[in-house]
Amino acid sequence: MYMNENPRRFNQLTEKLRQRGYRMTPQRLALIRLIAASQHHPGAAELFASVRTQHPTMSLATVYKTIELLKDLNEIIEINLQDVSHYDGSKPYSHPHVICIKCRIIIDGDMDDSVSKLVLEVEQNMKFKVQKHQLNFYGLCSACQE
Amino acid sequence: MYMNENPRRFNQLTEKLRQRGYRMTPQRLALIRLIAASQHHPGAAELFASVRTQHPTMSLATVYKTIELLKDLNEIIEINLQDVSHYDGSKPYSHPHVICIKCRIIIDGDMDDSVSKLVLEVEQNMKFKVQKHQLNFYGLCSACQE
DNA sequence: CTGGATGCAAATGATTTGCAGGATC
DNA sequence: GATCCTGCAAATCATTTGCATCCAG
Repeated sequence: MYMNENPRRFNQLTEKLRQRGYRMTPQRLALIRLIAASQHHPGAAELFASVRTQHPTMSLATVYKTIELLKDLNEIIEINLQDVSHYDGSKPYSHPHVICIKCRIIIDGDMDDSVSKLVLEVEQNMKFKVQKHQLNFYGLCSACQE
Repeated sequence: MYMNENPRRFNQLTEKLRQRGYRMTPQRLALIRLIAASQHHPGAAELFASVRTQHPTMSLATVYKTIELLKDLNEIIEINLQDVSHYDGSKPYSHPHVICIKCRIIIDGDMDDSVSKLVLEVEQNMKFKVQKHQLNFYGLCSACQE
């Protein structure tokens, strides 16, 4: 799994957990380090496999439980695809994702202005209070178009 | 399940199936009638329960198989929520949905211009070819805001 | 008739849960 | 030492699949 260490994000996360009294186990730390470093929206199985290389006792259940915890703390967002979920712990707020149907890569979309406008339009046109959104665009990434 | 008959859409669907040589069984007809009439994005279980009142032998597997068929023919779109899928057979092309987290209602969003702009932006900014999209807004509908 | 459709039952697969033992604070 | 955490195994649950039977064309 490609990643760059991201100590800033890692510290943010561990600090928040510590403040709230959660225990910092080695498994949890490893998972958080991974989540802080991942730019490519891993799924639970991938996180599990990756942590497992360092912590052979790691279980998938623990991965899910930690993800659940981070979701509750609003520090990770879930990207629901048809079959599995992927997670984004780098930008833990609603933002669009662009998903290649061929190579399956998931790229962050950064069209903040247009998205804000769209959200505003939903709220005004439909008298709806938007709390979060999930905007997924499916198609072919530049590399897969040839 | 609330619905209005929608003979136009019903005929479109049956006609297309007939042309392609699919057989028109009573179960299939009942399901298609229901899908053509539903404005509220039913799930498979709901479609099953509803058809079953008329066709007691109807099975959930058949519901799924028919949905699969209609998806392949691009006559129904799937709305993937975390747990279950809902289906929209009235507007079988990508369009936004607005989902109340309290009463669970799913309403069609009609912000075609803004959506088109957003799609264009994705394609240009990210050299991505968008084939379809799933735009879900979660929050409180007007009724549930009080 | 004959191939496609149905429907039961079993399989799948991601995610969740219960609980006993283990580790953190 | 008390409580939270881990990890195994089992449960859940939507969806899919295999297959024998059925029926629309």
